[in-house]
Amino acid sequence: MARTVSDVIRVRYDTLTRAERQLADSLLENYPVSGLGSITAVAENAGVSTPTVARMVQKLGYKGYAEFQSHLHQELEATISNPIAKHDRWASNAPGTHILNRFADAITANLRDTLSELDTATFEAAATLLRDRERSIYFVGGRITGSLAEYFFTHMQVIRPKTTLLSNNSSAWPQHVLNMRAGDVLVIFDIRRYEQEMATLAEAAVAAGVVIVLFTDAWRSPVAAHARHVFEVRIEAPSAWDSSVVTLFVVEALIEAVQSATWEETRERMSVLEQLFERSRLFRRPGRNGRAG
Amino acid sequence: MARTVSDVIRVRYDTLTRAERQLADSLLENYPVSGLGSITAVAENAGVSTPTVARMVQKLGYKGYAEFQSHLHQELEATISNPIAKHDRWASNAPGTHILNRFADAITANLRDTLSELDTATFEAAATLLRDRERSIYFVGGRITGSLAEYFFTHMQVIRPKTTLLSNNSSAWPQHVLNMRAGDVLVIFDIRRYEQEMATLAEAAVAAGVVIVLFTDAWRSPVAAHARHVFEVRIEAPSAWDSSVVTLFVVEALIEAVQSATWEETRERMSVLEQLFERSRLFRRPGRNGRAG
DNA sequence: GTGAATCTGAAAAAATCTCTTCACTCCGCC
DNA sequence: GGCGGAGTGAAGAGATTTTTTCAGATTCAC
Repeated sequence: MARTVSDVIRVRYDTLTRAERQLADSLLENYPVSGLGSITAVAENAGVSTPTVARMVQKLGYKGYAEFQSHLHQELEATISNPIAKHDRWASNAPGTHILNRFADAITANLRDTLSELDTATFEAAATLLRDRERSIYFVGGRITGSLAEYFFTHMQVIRPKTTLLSNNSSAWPQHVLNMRAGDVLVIFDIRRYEQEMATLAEAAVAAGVVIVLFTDAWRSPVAAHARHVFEVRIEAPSAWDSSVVTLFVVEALIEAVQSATWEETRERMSVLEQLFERSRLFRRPGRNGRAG
Repeated sequence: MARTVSDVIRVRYDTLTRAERQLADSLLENYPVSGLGSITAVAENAGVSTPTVARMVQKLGYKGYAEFQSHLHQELEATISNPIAKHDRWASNAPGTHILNRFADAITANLRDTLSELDTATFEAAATLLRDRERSIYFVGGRITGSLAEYFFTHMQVIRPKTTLLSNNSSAWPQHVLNMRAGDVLVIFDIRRYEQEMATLAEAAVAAGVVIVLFTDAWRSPVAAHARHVFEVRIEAPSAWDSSVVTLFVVEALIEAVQSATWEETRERMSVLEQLFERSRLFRRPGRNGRAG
């Protein structure tokens, strides 16, 4: 059963006429803000007449334009209201609000800013590199970001062979570089404060023909000079520490992009891994639910 | 300089009259959706007359109600529009959309749902436990969530003494339990699929008088039975894997809650740590910027 | 090519909204 | 107590919006 206005529009899209589709497209184009103005403004914006708007909303099952718009308002409310902030919006934007609210606001803004600056071509290119089973993939992070590198590695290790996690102790890096071949991929996490050794590592790797994918912040790590693909992530938080939430977001999206494109091959790996888990108590024993956690 | 409508209202709040404040409160109560209807609806909703609304918006510097509302629309647009989705909203909610969009939608929903169900008392209680320097804090996670435990640990280690990260190899856990004292805190990450050993560990720890703080998902780990404080986090993502983004969000908020409440003590630790970094190449050498990354 | 059905927008009618006027109330001050 | 100023909402004028009507345009079938 269709619930949101946009759902209703999509479900009934086939039954719409030319001018109505034009209107529907306009509404969905910048949904739901585009439907917030007067019927006149909406009509003008879509390049149709006001009767067309009035007719369509009734055709969609609303009693009139007012009811249609009221539905949009309710949707907006459900979408934007921060549930904790809700019961005390007044205080919520003032200083001294609950940390969770301030964090939620900051992270939402970070996500938005990051996505708006993120080039989908970069994303696709990185995903393509990571799903290429001919290449070995190396992961490395700093003191804080090491956990992110590990998280990424843990997933990729299940999905594909030839994955290696570099410890975040730089003394062990040279041996790894020795093993790297041209075409291999080195995924580096380098958020301020940037670590000198990281740039050195990158330089050495590039000299060996390795392709570098870098996760950094808006101030850009010096590694960027050596990287082929750079993910610039927003990390500001109302905290003494930077936030890795959005970085993790991009990592997870990449994991899924790699996974879904190579599902056939991955499935086999996962089922073998599953059996190993089941068989041996030396490995972690899985619970009953259906996913890897 | 005030920018958003809500800022303007707050800045001028002192200059408002009784009925106007009543209106302002109503507007901020469910900002900005409450300001989306007609001037009549807004007035009715706030329990004031329409002239009061008309007067106030002019007093706030808008030419009329129309201009006032148009500002709200612009704010809403900036707030809700997913920048990538924006240029192709139509496709954005349909299956087959870019992974980044689908992830962004899912994570936003997860964050909202998690926050709405999260008890701030639980949050405060957990933060209070973690900032108590008399207690030792232990962190443990599973195969995937181990990285989150490590991330949490890495920060807490800087902030306070007596923090320990348990490896995610369960064979090493018994020795750790041996060291735990009554009142110590064990932070457990257990997301589906739940690991049997985790519940065993929790049970043993509780028997030793340890307080357990648990991060789990909506299906609740069996550890929940032993935990004093449970964070139930949404993990659904349009992926074969679960999302840890919101879990990390809560962790970061907790870190800040602990950090800010004990800043005086933490500062000293951080500056000592800083000197250690500077002094020895055996440790990671920091970059030039002002934060720990 | 003709006719019927459908679609569309101009225009007018009806409804609603925005804004202004104005009288009343409230409160402090003399 | 009465005066003056500020605040408030009822009422209505004017503007705008929403809805309906209707005639021309378009499409499709035959």
